[in-house]
Amino acid sequence: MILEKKKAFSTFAVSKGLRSTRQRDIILDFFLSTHQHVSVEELYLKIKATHPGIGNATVYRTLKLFVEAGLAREILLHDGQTRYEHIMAGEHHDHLVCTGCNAIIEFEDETIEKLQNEIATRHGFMIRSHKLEIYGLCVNCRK
Amino acid sequence: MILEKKKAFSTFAVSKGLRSTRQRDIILDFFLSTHQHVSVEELYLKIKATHPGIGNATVYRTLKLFVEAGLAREILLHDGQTRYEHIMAGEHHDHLVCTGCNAIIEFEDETIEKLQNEIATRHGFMIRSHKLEIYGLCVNCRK
DNA sequence: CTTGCTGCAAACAGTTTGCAGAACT
DNA sequence: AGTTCTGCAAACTGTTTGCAGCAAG
Repeated sequence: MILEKKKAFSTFAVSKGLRSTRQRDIILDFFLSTHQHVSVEELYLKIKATHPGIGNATVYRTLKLFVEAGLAREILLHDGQTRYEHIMAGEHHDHLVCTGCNAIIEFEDETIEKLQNEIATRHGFMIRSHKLEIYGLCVNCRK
Repeated sequence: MILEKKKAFSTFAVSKGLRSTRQRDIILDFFLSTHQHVSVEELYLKIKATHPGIGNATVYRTLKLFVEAGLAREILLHDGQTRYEHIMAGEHHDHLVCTGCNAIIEFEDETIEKLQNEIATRHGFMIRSHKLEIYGLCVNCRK
């Protein structure tokens, strides 16, 4: 699965005439090995620990490439940082965000997806993507 | 309905020991008279046109009060600005966001809300709020 | 008179950009 | 060699904060 993504990016890079560089490889490796919802800063710091030479601008630039390449998606939670999540082929998951401990639980619901399509159709809208976030308290934080 | 909101804010202000100031009145008036999804900057500029003395910091501060008071809700779209929308008593609407012309169409779907509650319950999660945004192209932009 | 509120400007945080040198092809 | 990519630092953008003066209670 990680290999698939690497291949996907490489294909994208070739088709766009982009070069394959050490930095992009490293950033892709780290991105693929992180948990969901990394912020750029988080990823940058993690990388910097073992690869001090890398600049944060490169991480910003490269993550945008991943989005273009269809490997990642930008998500905005309420913490002032842009986060990126992995895109798994075809599927889309939504989030339960705990405002107590910032935990993020993922879920998927086919019926909701279906309803969204209906709504979009009703408004003559062509869906490209969507985002559903539910805020509240998780089991542990409810007490 | 505008009166209700003014009353609601005034009640909130009293209960919190906040003062009633000319600026807060003005900002509330302008906020109530705007379309949905104003950004702070937009609101600030609109106010400044007729009330040049007002600083943007005050607008920022005041909008946060409105959120606390339950009159407004912060929403994050993908344009790098924090926007605020009106909260109508009880109801919650979601958004179809057109990536072509930035139009925002609102909708409401009870079934989706219900499903969200089920999902939350299944995860032991207590919902406080949620946000659903569907991105795509509106009728006009599909062409 | 006391305390909170405001406007201003400076400070901040996250992100983007210009540029000279390094690295890919 | 030619061109893209990188790292650095400076620039930007949206937002927050410190503070002296102003105004509400």
